[in-house]
Amino acid sequence: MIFGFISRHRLAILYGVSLAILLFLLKWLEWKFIVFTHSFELYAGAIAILFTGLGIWLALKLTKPRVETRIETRVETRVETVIVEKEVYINSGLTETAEFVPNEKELEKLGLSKRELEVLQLMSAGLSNQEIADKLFVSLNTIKTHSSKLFEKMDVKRRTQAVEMAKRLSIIP
Amino acid sequence: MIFGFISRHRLAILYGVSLAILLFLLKWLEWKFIVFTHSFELYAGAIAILFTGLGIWLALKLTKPRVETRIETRVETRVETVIVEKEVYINSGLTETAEFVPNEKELEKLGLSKRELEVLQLMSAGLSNQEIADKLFVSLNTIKTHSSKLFEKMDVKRRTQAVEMAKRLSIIP
DNA sequence: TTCGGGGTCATACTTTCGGGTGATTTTGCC
DNA sequence: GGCAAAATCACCCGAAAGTATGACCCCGAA
Repeated sequence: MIFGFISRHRLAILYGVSLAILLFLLKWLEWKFIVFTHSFELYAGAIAILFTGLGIWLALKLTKPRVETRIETRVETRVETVIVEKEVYINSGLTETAEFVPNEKELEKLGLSKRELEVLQLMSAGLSNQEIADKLFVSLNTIKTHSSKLFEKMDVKRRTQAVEMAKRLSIIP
Repeated sequence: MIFGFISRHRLAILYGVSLAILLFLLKWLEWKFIVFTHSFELYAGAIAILFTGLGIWLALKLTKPRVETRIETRVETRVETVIVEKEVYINSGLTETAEFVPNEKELEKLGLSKRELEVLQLMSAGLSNQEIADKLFVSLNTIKTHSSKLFEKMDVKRRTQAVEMAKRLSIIP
């Protein structure tokens, strides 16, 4: 527990200690430089350099565990922060565990037609418009029309955005 | 040419200008506070705060596009336990709680460089080449070069395929 | 029967993507 | 210091993607 606390608040503690040391150093510097009553520049410069370094260090420390902050659009859900201890499989390539269940609610909200959804699925598989057209036995222009309407409904500009959104909304595996 | 120079050294110029402004501010502060001959603390405090902020800003500016995803720990066992702090959504139909861990084995196999991986990540977010270029502070042509090499290494033809493969191989979330 | 949505297809146009090539600079490493 | 890889940037060109508009067909609901 105590170790966990220290581990979790290591940063804050470290920062506090560092700050204390710095303040002590400053006091000492002040005393040292007080004899030259007007040597502001040196003193100020030292402080400036010190604290610039501190700032850089602090920022780096704070941003190192950069965990992609996801913007969640689900508003009706409650959110709370917990600590989970979880097993992570390091060397297994395929981690597919659960069979995919499309999110009907989000799908309905978008109002995509059957054909548009088909196109979206093939898009997410990395197929080109021509390949999708061939697979669905329609013309390239038809696919373009579908994709345009698709983008309009999903409020995106590119197929990559559409795929990203679809995956995020669990419309597509 | 001149524009290119400015574009390329934008950060340095920005930093230089900011530093100049700050120095000017300091001079003014010094003049302001010189009347109280012994108010070191206030002056030093101001400088400290200012430069801490500067340091943080600088570090963030410099490291913003760098999304470090490489995990160095090479383990022989197939399972390792990690402690992660994450947000869990209550009441949501889908209870996916898996924290993403990049598959560094596959990643290594592909031999992607750091920059290429960054481009791949931004691609998967649905960004266009131009947007990626803006975000990484480089030119559009550079992104094109990166993406080309990326496609070559991943043996794909299109960005959508690259994204699809990357997600399948758990290289990106 | 009219009306609207979905599906199909076309033309014309602009933008983006990707391949190919060549170049310079930066960086890590021996 | 020199080397190799990485990163940067540029130019050209063709292909693919995306936009805009209009047209036709089919079918079910009003």
